[in-house]
Amino acid sequence: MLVGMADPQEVLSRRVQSALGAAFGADFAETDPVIRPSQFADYQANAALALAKRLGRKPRDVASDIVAQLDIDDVCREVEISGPGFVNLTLREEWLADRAQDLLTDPRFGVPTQSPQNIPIDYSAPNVAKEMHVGHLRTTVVGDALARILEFLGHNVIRQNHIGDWGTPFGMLIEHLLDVGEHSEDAELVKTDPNAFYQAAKAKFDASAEFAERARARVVALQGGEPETLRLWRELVDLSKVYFNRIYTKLDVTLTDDDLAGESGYNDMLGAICDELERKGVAQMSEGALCVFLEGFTGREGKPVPLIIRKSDGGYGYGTTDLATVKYRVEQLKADRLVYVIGAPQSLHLQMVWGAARAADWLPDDVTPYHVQIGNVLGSDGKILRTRSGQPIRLMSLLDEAIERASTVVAETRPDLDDDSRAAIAREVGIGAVKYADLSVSHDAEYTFDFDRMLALNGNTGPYLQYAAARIRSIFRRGGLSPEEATGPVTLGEPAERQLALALLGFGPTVRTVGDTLEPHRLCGYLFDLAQTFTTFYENCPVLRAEGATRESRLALTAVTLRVLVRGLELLGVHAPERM
RNA sequence: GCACCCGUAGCUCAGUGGAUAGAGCAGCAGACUUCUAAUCUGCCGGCCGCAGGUUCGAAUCCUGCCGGGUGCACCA
Repeated sequence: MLVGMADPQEVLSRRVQSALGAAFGADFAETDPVIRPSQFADYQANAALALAKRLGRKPRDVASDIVAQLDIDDVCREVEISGPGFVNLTLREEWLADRAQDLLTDPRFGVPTQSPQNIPIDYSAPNVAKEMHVGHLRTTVVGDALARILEFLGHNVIRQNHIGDWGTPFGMLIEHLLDVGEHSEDAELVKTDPNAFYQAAKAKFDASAEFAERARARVVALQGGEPETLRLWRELVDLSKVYFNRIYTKLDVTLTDDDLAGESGYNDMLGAICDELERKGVAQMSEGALCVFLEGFTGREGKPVPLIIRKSDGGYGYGTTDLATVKYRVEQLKADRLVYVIGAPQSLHLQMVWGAARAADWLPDDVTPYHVQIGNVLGSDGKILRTRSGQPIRLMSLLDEAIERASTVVAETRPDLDDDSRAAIAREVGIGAVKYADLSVSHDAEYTFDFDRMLALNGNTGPYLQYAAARIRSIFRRGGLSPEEATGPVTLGEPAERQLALALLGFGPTVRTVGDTLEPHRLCGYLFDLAQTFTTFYENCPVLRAEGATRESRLALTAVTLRVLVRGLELLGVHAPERM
């Protein structure tokens, strides 16, 4: 199947474009025909209004010239000039049915395969021996969805989990590990309740001068590569990996240990990075620190803001490490696009890192870095989400609460199922709800965390979409056949059938757009719309009780809808249960 | 002071420079001998923060204000 064949907007674009060339000459053959969804037809071409000025003619006359040259009878059953010069296009039912039929056998559901790019995606990035918070949750969920989507579009996605596994806190953490004993219960806390471990270390650091002194000495030993210290450091990292993986497993994200690309991995590059920046004249000493000053970055009172790449004590900060990620991902990973899924507050920092990388010639013009800005997650009070006592919320307990709430609902609605089945549904619905809530609002806006809303069965929620899929599966179960056995042919009679077919064709273009814009919430919006369109179909068009060709057609439409819903949710990292 | 994000229905949020700005929730009125009624239908609800500008056309692009959030020299 040709790429784009299933996308009406693209087909109409080509046809109208040909008409533009035929009507107004070769100069106009490249003009954007401005095909948009229409409330008065399926689509409308708005090119005439824009061209009228350029041609010095009335828009309606331009429109009628376009229509006169339009060879589109096989695709549209109605072409009408309307209003000031819109060309309304109504698709033929036969054409729509054929496209829907194509989807039935298309393993990609109309999603194009793009020419592959190498795309490192930086996301999740929790810290060793620290609790992940809701901010990490969001970058993890959004980053993972983007990774899945870009992969499905044919790209070579390289997941980069830039964990915080280096820095001065490790002196304190290692000393605390020694104090409590390496295989003690306290040490095991890193796997289950890392903040308890961290807070204990911090409390000692603040309270005991002796301990603080040991911690500082330990940092020096760590940086010096002293073998026993490195071993202890690795021990902490390994314990943390257990914690990360517990979260990732519960969340059902694709990250594995193979994707770990922590700060420590860049240590060997940092010295050379500073040297090269200094040699190239990009960096200079200021107040004892090696800094990059860039045009246009000023802080308070108009003072230039530096990107500090070597602190006055000789140590390196995250600016240096982040620069190293750019260099590494461009040179070693051969990145075509750089994607950083990181909190919105880091915007200025990343701009400076990229500016410095460009100045050092480490970031070629044809490699574009993207900051997928992740907005803060707020509580119902409009402030950063915390527990009532002011503590950051433990991610694991938050996920467990979502599952718990889901299981309460499942217990009420599905008493007929056994406990294991109900528990499995509750897990998928609870986790799906949390993930979908993170994904369904634009990633750069803050969003208000609300269990009741995200678990609601109405509205743009995970459970609503899961339910739509479950209900479709139920149709096939009841009918005693599998979705694969529905082979059509598709014929479109009822308006609800027609609307459903049209909606299904939108999947491919939507996924492509999400890959381009890195905005997963658009896919959520599409799936929600599809689910609503299906529901209208479900209400108006009996499937199993229909007969003959109508039944076959409706089964086929239902099967395609199921596949698109399931695949769409999968691209978001949300699993659709068999029943719920 | 500089930078980024936000401002759209009572609430939470969508909205590709195109015609009369949408959805969910809440509110009101309805629908179940039915393939899963946890799903549906209808109604109500808007100076799209304000003011200019660009344009045939602006919620959308530009400029300036107002209001809210966040970040801005050695934590990462």
